[in-house]
Amino acid sequence: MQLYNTLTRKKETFTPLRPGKVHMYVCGITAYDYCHIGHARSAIVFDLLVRHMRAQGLEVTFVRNFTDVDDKIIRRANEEGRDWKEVAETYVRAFHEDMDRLNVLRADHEPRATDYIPQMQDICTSLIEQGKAYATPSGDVYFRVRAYPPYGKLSGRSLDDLQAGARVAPGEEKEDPLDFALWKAAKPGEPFWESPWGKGRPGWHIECSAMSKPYLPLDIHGGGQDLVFPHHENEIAQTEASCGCELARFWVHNGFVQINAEKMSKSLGNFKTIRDILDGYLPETLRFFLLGKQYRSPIDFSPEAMDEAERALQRIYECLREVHAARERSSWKKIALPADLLTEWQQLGPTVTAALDDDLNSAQAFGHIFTQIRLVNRLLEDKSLRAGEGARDLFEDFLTRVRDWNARLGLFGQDPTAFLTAMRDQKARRRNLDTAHVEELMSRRAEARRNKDFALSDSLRDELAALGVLVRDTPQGQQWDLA
RNA sequence: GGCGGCAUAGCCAAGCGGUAAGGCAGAGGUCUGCAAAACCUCCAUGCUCCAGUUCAAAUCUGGAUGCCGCCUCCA
Repeated sequence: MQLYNTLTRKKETFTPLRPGKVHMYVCGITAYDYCHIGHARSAIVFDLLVRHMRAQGLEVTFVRNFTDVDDKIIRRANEEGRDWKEVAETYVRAFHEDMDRLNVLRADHEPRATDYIPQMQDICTSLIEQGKAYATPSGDVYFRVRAYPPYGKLSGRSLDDLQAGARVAPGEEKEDPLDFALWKAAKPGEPFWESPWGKGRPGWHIECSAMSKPYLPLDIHGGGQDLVFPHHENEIAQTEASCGCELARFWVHNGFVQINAEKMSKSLGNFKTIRDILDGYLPETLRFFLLGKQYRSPIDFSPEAMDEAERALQRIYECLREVHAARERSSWKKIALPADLLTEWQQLGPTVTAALDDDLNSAQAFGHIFTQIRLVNRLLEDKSLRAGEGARDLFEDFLTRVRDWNARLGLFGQDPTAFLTAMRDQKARRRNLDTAHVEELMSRRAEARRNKDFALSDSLRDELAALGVLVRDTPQGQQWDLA
């Protein structure tokens, strides 16, 4: 498998450090608010990576942490007059709810920063002993960036570049503006832990160094692109300076979700929470949308783009529904498939996995999936071939492939009929459509059709069309959907 | 200012030196009482622009223009 490594700025062949086993650590959330769809993308991208590697037969140990003590959590707690632990707990739970809905697998280990305070202090102590960190009179501990020469290797910055932009905030006791906090002395009213440097709490970066330590060396360390600097750069410095080993072989970073071609973020105030989106769309639609572009590129979110993703996903599930229906046939004729069709089908077999093997190119994988959907639809359309044993075997093979796609992509795993009904109802809710009224018109139309009163039937269909409802007549009766 | 990324049809999006996947939208056809869905056909002699390397360039090199990100908490 090829994977882009931020450290080397190129795609490299991924080989686990321990044969057959992968240790992967991804920076999780700071639990102070509901997750937005940027968090969703990051989670889904790394979920795809875990699923794909497991489907390839690798044994993956996946670690995703929670930052449960932090300035923002404390601020939020103060604003709401709640305990900071309660705030963190609320949003950790919300994270799990959102991720479960998006079919993101739980990590094997979900460490929380506050459970690793002693380990963080150990790293600080070790760094101080080695002269790579120092405590200040007020009880802060800073990392001495100049004592770690490779600093900047991940983000491609030189110390001199950084020096130009660095600054010291008032009250900080840094030796050098580049130095960053490992441990912060507690301010009045803040949560604190006892330490060799007085009452205090951990800096953000040291948390990940402590929580990833049991799994070193990591095969893969992941996170959003914005974490490259300073978070991951600092994490590398702390871990590698203290233990002398490599923190991670591969660094993988996902691109942003954008709104109108701009980064979506708390600070810009243009973010949409996962919950906002799932009010209007099925979770699988959001997942499908977010995987519609290669993970390193920015992806632009808009309701129009979601509608488009919804239609495309519907096309796949409709094909699945028809295949399930076709399999109900009780007897199959001895008709083989034409050789060229079979050859085309076989050639398409490995394409989806191959696309994912190439730096998780899910967009290309979707292309290959749609090509196979069209081939299956073509077969479903052929009245003689579809009754044959050749078609039967291909349908079975198709469903096997769909199960494999589901294992890797976390998509297309639901019962097609139930899914399509849920999608239709979701669309109806989005438009505040009175479904009872629709059903009533539908039953009147069914009655008219039984009486071969096509004029009435058509006028009822026009009435439904005015509501945005499309009626489809099938051998199984009428079906309706929204335009 | 420093570092990095992106620019492909009406829209979204693959493409990683061998002659432009796929989706959405659109046009024509098959099917249908008429539709819808599905299927078939069509829809970029060209990939922001200008030079260059090569038998061959959307793909490599140099330059220009435009957009975005990081450099501060941020997925």
